[in-house]
Amino acid sequence: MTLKRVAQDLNLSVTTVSRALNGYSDVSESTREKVIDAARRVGYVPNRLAQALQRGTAEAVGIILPSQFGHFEDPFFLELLVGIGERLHNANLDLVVCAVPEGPAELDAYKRLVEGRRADAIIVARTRRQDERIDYLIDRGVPFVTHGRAETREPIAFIDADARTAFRRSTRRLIELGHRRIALIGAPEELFTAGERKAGYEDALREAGIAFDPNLYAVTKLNERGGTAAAERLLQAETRPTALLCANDTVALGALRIARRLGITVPEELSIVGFDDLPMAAQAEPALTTMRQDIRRAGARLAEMTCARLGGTAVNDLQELLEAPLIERESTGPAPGGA
Amino acid sequence: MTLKRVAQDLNLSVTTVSRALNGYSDVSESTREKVIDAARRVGYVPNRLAQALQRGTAEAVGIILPSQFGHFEDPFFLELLVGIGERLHNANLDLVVCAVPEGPAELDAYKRLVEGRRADAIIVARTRRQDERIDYLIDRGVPFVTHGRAETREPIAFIDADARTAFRRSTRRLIELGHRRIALIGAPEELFTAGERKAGYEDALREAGIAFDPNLYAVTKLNERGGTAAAERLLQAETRPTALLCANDTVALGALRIARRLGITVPEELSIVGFDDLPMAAQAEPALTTMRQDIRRAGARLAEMTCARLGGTAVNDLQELLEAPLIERESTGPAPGGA
DNA sequence: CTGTTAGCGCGTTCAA
DNA sequence: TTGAACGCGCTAACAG
Repeated sequence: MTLKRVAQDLNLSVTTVSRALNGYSDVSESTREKVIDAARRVGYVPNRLAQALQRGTAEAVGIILPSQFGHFEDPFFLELLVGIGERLHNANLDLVVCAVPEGPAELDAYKRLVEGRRADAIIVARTRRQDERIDYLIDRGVPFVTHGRAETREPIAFIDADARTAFRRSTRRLIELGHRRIALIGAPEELFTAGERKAGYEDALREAGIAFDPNLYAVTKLNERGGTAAAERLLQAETRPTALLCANDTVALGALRIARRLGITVPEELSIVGFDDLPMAAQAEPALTTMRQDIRRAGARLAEMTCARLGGTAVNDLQELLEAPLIERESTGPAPGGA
Repeated sequence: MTLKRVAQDLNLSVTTVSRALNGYSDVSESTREKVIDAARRVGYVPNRLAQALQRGTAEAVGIILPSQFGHFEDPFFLELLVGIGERLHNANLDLVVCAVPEGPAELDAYKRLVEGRRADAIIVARTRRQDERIDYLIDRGVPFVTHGRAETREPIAFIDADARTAFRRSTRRLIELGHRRIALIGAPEELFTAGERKAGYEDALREAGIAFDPNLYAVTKLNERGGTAAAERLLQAETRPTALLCANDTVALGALRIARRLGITVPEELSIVGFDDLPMAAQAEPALTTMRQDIRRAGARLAEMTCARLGGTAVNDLQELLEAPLIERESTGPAPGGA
């Protein structure tokens, strides 16, 4: 059903019908009523494509999902997506999702989205320190908001967990519990957040006068298999750490499993801390101590910020750092022995 | 950059440029080369909205994500989404995702997508036996493919796991292991798959001459908290079951936790079986016996089937039932005692 | 108050 | 082989 046909049925011009429906004031009340009534009766719904073409906007926001071959995706993303989607839906904006394998195809997907005018704005997730996707968006002048920060030549709109503070706090807490040999299993260093987490960890060490030990630092991909290898190496060293700080819960749970396999009891002989507070963290045995992110809420804010950006709000007013409080459960405890 | 401007630069008509770019035969090779060259140089990319409007299609597929307030979404969905998205991307179709709270708003989201002509086809996930979303799509004559079957008045295009066979096989296996008191924690009965799973379970019981015992049947929501309550009730009954068949892995892991809390050892005193084979199934302690679904592959097929449907393939040729093989790990074993 | 005209960017007749 | 003209469905300037 189109505007034209509604107009024909009513013996009115398309223009009048359009204006009646869009609440213009220069339409007589009686016509307006007739139009609205007829539109409802025949179930008229405007064609968004036509509207979009006319307005010169896509009425949609794009997001790219980088997929890893052979790996389950981090449930994190789904929560973020749901948070974003719900809010965008309320703002009457569509969410266009592209799933592409991690790698060079990724940037192409951004280009397709932007240059084909399928999206008015882009949401970028899992930012890297040097992020060509962001460079591209800046160059093109496309509004965008990121989940996570990056090293950029001009300020950008972002929302991010304050991982540095969170890791500093967690490390300090472990030190309080008597730990001195605290290892960090970090994220791949190209991710901005990896640096933040490491910095927070180092901050706390420094404050306590403990030297950073490269043997207590490992890096891993953020998937289900990632954590185990790193943890295994760290735990089989001559003098193994008494505590393990992990890049996220998935990695932490992998570490937990390895510890069990090696016959190392948690938390008696080893404390483990995760990040994200996924549901499975609380359900693990022992329940995982972790730093909490409210992912769905972050998604919702991301959507709101995107709308604000589209509405012209300056990027400097769209920068949010979210607390990630430490949730102490059963996987952490006093350092073993008199260590 | 528009077609018009490319044409102006070249002193050609819009028509010629359009045809050169779209591979029409009635364009001289020299002009075609010039056009293609110029287009690439200025980075011309067709405006998809305009294309879509002209063609009368949206060049997009829609999917609705029903979200549960206060609950983490099932990671299942993300895998499905990635599978769908990757394949659709290759077919140059957009994926429009709507996240709406489970409930009445859901159908509205479908209407918005369809009636606003934002999607040419729809993918429906988590089908219900009587599914108003499907009724609506049939009424409107919109092409769609479902993940999961439903009771519909005419055949539909679907892909589904053969849960009946899978549950029958698993139950039979437990019987082989000597179990007689096998409980089922099923999905909410409005879901089509719930009936399939129960039927498979009953098939196997019947074949073994074991009567169905309503006290060994419970139903639960498919989220992280769901399984625990049902499992708790079943395991605290006077004569408790020796085996637990669960609607999915999330529920099974909840049951595993409850068993541990109640001091019931797995698999010595209780066998537990899940469904899906999420990564955390293999990582559980003991590792969970489960029925495997290749979710990402299912998503990819779903996308292919959607394209086929758009291409005019009949629904009867687009119905696939996927095997869900039993993966035996550590959570199942012989029935305890001489039971 | 209403209708006519124009144009968003593209593909597709139909003539030349 | 090329271009002019039209229409997809909608909104907006301009007349009347």
